[in-house]
Amino acid sequence: MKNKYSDILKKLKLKITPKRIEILSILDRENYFKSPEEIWQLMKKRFKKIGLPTVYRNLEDLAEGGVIFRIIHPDRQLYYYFCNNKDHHHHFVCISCKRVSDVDYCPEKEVINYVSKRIKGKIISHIFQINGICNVCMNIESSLGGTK
Amino acid sequence: MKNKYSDILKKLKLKITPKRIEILSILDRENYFKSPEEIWQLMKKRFKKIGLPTVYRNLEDLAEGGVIFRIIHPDRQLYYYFCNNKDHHHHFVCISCKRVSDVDYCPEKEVINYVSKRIKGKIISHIFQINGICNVCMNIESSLGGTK
DNA sequence: ATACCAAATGAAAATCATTTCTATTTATAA
DNA sequence: TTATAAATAGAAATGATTTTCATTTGGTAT
Repeated sequence: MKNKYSDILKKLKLKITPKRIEILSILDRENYFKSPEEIWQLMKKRFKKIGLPTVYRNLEDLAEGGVIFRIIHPDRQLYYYFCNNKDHHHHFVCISCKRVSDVDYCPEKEVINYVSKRIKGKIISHIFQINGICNVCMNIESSLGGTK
Repeated sequence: MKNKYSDILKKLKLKITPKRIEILSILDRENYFKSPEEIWQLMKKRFKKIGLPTVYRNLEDLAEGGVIFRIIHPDRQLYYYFCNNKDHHHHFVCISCKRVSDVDYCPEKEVINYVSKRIKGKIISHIFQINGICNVCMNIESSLGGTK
């Protein structure tokens, strides 16, 4: 029970390795979504020998375990975001600074009725992500463009 | 004003070419989402010389124009779906047969309040997709597994 | 109908994110 | 401490998508 990240890995039944701790630490440090490549670059500062496949493998395992989330991005690259929130929720993603905020509102309840009545299908999962400009970026924008 | 697809292309200010007509026709024929590769295979039945890049280029342009939609898929490949519905809407995607149904319910209104109050950001766009089993596949399933 | 020009296309090659493979190393349980 | 299954490095493969460039074609003005 060394620290927060060890606990997370233990719960996921993943071996506690320095690389995994570092990945979690990097993603937890700031709420910005990052690509495997970006994470790799940051990892290389601490580990001389670190392969990109290791980053991919671990990101996949951690996402599988629900500790980190995939952000949906038009360029179809993978982006990940660390998440302390264990409850089902969604994300507000700032397209300017890549900051991610949790959104506790979920449209599923409203949609179940629609689908069961009109489509008569069974819902398995849903994807919901809100893209926008966060308040930090809005303030930066307005302070740049304003008449001061 | 030859036909429906010519009109669509005209509105998008895209030249009316046989390849583009065929792409629209293929996607409109059935409400199943298809990959560029799959569409290409179908195109080759009619056009001996048809390049995959042409399919990609046109799918991108047509999606840009809002005539076809990208389906979000875990494998991160591109999938497209033709859409007659001009109003803002979302999709129910059957993970079994790839059939797509329009969902007129949109969670944006409920979410605007949340975002404006708690995140204090500006919503630019949102991604919403419901994955499930459509009624056709449910009936097939139940007829296979049922006691007859 | 014809000529012109920008847009569209084919073909080959490049790109680039992601995955696989295999030998080696490491974390952990006994 | 040792055994062993999991994790890793490094190189190579994969595979979808994009780019480049030479050629063709659709639409418009004549």
